[in-house]
Order: sequence, then structure tokens, then C-alpha cells
Amino acid sequence: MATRREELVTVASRLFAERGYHGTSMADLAEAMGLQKGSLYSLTESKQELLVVITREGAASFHAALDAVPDGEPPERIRLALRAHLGVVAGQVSAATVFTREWRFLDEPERTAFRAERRRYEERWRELLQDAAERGALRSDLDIEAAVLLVLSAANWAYTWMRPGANTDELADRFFATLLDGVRGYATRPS
Amino acid sequence: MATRREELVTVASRLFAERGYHGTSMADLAEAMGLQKGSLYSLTESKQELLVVITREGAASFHAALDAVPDGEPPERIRLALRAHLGVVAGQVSAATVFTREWRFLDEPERTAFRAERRRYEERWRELLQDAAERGALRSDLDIEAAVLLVLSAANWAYTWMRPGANTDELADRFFATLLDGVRGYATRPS
DNA sequence: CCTACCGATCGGTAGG
DNA sequence: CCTACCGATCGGTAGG
Repeated sequence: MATRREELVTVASRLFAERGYHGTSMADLAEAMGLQKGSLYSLTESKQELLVVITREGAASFHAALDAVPDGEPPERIRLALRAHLGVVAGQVSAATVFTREWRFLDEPERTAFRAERRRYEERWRELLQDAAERGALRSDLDIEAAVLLVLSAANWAYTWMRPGANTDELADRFFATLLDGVRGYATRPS
Repeated sequence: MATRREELVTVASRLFAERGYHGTSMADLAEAMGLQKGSLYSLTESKQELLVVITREGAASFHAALDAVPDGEPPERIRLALRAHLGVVAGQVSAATVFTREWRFLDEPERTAFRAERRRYEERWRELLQDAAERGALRSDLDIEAAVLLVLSAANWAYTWMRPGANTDELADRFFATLLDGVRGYATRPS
């Protein structure tokens, strides 16, 4: 049973994702909530505050999903991490969209804090690959920076094509298989 | 020697990329041009018209870059196409950003036309990979859809991290190498 | 390219 | 949660 406050955050996620933060007015939000514009201010102190909570909850969701990935063989962990990330995107496409695309309209100091938080998330992916490489699960001459950027590109672009009902586990596995062995498939064997 | 009209389009690209279409006012554009707001209307008929030309020119640039890729061995062509795309992004980061992120604020019917145009561009990438696969340059069991989505993710996400002076040829080659042989590097050989 | 202006809408507030 | 309102700003226009 969602509170009106929770409903408002959900509605704001949807509209910010659809029309952009600056393309959404408080009047739009009020209409979607079935309220008068002035009444919104009993549920939030400002439009900006809604953006803050949506981006924070987005960050928390992505981190939590990664936290839940069990330990295990290095390359397998990457596959599960990819499943985790795409699962969050599909489960909350609007929030993921605001997190990825609208965060830049955060006022300072939240904007700077957000960037630091996102960097931390990307760092976790780098460590995931780094760790796999160090444990000999990846080719010895791997260009880790390029690989990380490739994985993050796939992860960060996903909100643009993700369908709510998509089978993200299967999608993640297909991405992973392509990344793991490449499109050519007869690479130099590891030395 | 750029005309004032051309200057305005360049300035609009930069501000739309920095602050978003709805986050940029005609007053902002006027200030950046050193004009009074009303004076802009001798250079453009509306703010929307600026968005239309920026996104159109962006589409034209990406297509032209792909057109200029010479024929050749299939996998090599993919590498050069990647260089072409990243070169456009680095050469016109602002326009590429507006093209990738702000196009959704196009009014109809331009918005629908834009989507069709972008789909055509993505189709060219699919054909590039498809062709390479059919000519035996890629592994026989390749998941082409996943590979195309991976390449397009890397291409479409590039505007977020690209630095204007970046060596895009080298970056493209590193992406290509990672994509070609994968992160593991001891895949099944093609049958 | 400027000045002066238009009606509409913006985010937000007061008082109930 | 509503009505009534605030000053500021919005994109755009008229007339020069």
C-alpha cells in the first residue's frame, strides 16, 4: 500500500523519464496525481527534492543488486553482475532513466555527490574485471580499460531499449557470451 | 568565416548539450551570442527549428562518416566504421550529444522522422556485422543481435566520456580488438 | 539588430 | 488538500 508520497516519487520518475526534468512542470505532476498544483507541496518541498530522491534511490538499487551477487569463479561473477544490473534497469526503467540521463540537473552539492557515487559504482565494475584478470580467468594481454568501458556502455545504454517485461537474465547472458569470446572467436590463446 | 546563423547553431548545440533543450532559454542563447533576445528571431524562426537543424546535421554527419569507409575485408571494415563513428563524436561532441540525447524533444512530425533515420543508421551497422558473418569472417555461432547492440551501445554512449582532443582512432581500435576476440580469448574456433 | 511588449506558464507560498 | 495568489521567466512578436 503505497503512500501518496511514494506515489508522487513514482509518478515523478515516470514523467522525468518521459519528458525530462525541465520538460516536466509541477502542474504536470499535479495532474498525474489528481491534485491541484499547490497541494503537491505537502508531499515534497520542491521539484528538485524529487530529483534528489529518485537519483539516490537509483544509485542504491544498482549498488544493492551488485552486493547481492554471490562470490564465485571470476568470469561467472561478471555474468551475474550483468544480470543484476540489467535486472534493475528492467525493474525500474523510469528510475534508471532518470539516474542515467537526468542526474545532471541536480543542484550542487548533490550533483557533485552523485558523480562521486556513480564513479564508485563504475569502480566496482573495474575491480570485477581486474580481479578476474589477476586470477587468470581473462586473457593476459587484455585491455582492461577498453573492456570496462565496453561493459559500462552496454549497461548504461540499456535504459534506451529495455522493455519492462524483458528477460534480462537471458539478455545479460548473451551480452556476456559475446564479450567473453568475441565476435571472431579464434583469438590468441592465453600464454 | 562563419555566418551569424551558423554561429547560432553552434552555440545552440553547445547549450542544448550542456543544459538540455528545455533547460536552455532563448535569453541564454541571446546572451551567448551577445544579442538581445528578440534579435535571435532574425537568425532562426524558433528554438525548435534550431533543434531540428542540429539533429539533422548530426544524422548527416554520422551517415557521411560511414559512407567514407572504404570497402575491404569484412572485419577490417568494422574497425574503420568504429573509427568513423567515434571521430564524428569527438569532432562534434555537442552536436553528437544533442543527436543522442535531446532528439526526443523534437515536435512531430520531425520526431518520428528522426527515429526512422536513426533506425536506418543502426540498420547499416547490423548489415556490416551480418555481411562479415556471411563472408565467414566471424564465428559461425555468433549472436549477431547481441553483437550489434554491444557495438551500438559503445557508439551511443561515447558522447558521455569523449574528450574533444581524444585519439579516437586508437580508442576505436582498442574497442574493436576487445570486441573481436573477447575478454577471455580462448573461444571455440569456428567450425 | 534593438526596444518594448504580449499572454502563458513557471516553481512556489499563504492561509485556510 | 484547496483557492488564490506571488514575482519571475518563458517563447515569441511588432515596429522600427
